[in-house]
Amino acid sequence: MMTLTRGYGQINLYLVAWVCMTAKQSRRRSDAATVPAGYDPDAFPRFAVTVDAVVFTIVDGRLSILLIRRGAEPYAGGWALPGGFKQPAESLDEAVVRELGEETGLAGLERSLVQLGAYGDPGRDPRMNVVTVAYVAAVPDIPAVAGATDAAAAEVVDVAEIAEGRRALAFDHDQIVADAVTVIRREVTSGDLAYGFLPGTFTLAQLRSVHEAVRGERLDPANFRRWATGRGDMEPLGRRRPAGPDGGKPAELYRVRRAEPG
Amino acid sequence: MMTLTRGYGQINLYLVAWVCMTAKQSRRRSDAATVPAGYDPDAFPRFAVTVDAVVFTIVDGRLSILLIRRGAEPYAGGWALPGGFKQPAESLDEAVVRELGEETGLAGLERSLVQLGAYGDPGRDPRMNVVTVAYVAAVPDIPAVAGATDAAAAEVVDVAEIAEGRRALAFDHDQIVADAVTVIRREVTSGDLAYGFLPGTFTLAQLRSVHEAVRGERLDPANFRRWATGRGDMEPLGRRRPAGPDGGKPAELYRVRRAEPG
DNA sequence: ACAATAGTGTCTCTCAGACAGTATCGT
DNA sequence: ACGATACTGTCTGAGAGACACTATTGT
Repeated sequence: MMTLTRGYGQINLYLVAWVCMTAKQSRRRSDAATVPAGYDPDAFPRFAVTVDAVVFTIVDGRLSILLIRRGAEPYAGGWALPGGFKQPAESLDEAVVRELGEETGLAGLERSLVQLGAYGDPGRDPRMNVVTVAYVAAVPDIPAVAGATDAAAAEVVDVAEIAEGRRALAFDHDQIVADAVTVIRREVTSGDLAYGFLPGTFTLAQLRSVHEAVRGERLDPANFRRWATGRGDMEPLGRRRPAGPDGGKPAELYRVRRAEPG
Repeated sequence: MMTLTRGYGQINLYLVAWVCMTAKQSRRRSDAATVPAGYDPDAFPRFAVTVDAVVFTIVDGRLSILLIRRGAEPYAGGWALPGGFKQPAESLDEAVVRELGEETGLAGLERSLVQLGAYGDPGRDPRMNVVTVAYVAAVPDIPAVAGATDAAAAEVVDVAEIAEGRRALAFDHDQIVADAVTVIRREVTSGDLAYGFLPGTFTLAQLRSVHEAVRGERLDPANFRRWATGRGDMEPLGRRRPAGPDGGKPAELYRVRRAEPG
């Protein structure tokens, strides 16, 4: 099986897609919907569908994203977002998780990845008609980014470098990144997306530095403390010292509150 | 196969996932070597891509949307969102404008339609693999909704009727509508999307009634006036009377401020 | 002791909610 | 005159911003 030829792979894929689909359909919607008898799927234009991920993290107080260096044409050797082709038997959400794992080794982002939008301008891919669905996630850090299978290399890059045009991306990925930055700024400012950048337990100073990095401005520690603690979506634990380099009072550790009690 | 037990389904899914993965990897490696010369677009799964529009309006103070009655299988005779297949030579934005015009006669919504998101669960269309991109728009009213070509009929329906399950929609359009309602509530509450529901000139009472319909609560006229006029994105004209049924003081007319002067 | 970081108290300003009051229309 | 609608004034409480102050650590 490991030495499948290409043709056999295709056949298996189609078979498998059909198995998945029928199994899933019988579970999901056994209701309504009859398929017309002599229906011809080729009557409609067909597209490749891809998923791309904009994985944000914070490096040295700067909002950054994970890029891969493309190993194949088009744009071989250029920088691009990690992503790949959706398979018929998987949802969009499943596809982006799988592709991210394959290309970068990142796993466990099922709960973090949220959809940004679809991009389908004609000509955005020189090969053929491709519609891509972009996702956004925030992670505490990107560990050992080398363990990639498909991608020749990967790198974490300051978003300013892309926004200012100092690093060009393949396809329309510049536009996708620009949209993603806009969204993540709004979500962090007004909501709870900031916790994605932090580990399970964190101090208020860490949470504040996330807001400062994403919003690009300094925040008053006292006012931020009142805002953060007043939201009611995190809870304190016991004190601990995060080993400040120059001493200082150890900070209280917090974690996000899991479920809302009645 | 349609009578798979759950256990067998699980096993098949796991097997299939493994087959997908290994087949895909072997395919990709060979692609990397041969891509520039003879590229084969059939190497990737292909999808139909559709666009769907959730067109909101307000009827008798209730948030409502435009539905069409499907004339063809699947779901023939059922209610669905207007939409259709994207063509290769057009963008997603262009596709939804075109389809909306063809199916409902609505035109001039280029500036109003904003993308909601992509929906691509396997099995969401019983015919084949379809990924749809949903759009949202707000319009003052929906005039003479009969002039349709593809659709047998059209109707404007209270969203509560869909949310409460009293009217079932084709495909996964219930989910799309639910997501659209969430988005439009947030956008109207915190922004400028409300103007889409109004004609070129309007009174503060009209703008307030839009907010009341979308948010589902009464608003204090005095406080709403201060909030709306303080935003700086609309400007007053001369007074005029919108012919109140029981008299009353004629209200000032406003219009949205076009471009920001330096 | 000193520096450095964590955390508190307090003042002000803005703004949303509540609500009483005034202005201008139709009949 | 009266009712109805449009608009204004004012009080109050919650919360953000600014900033001085106290508390606890390491060296």
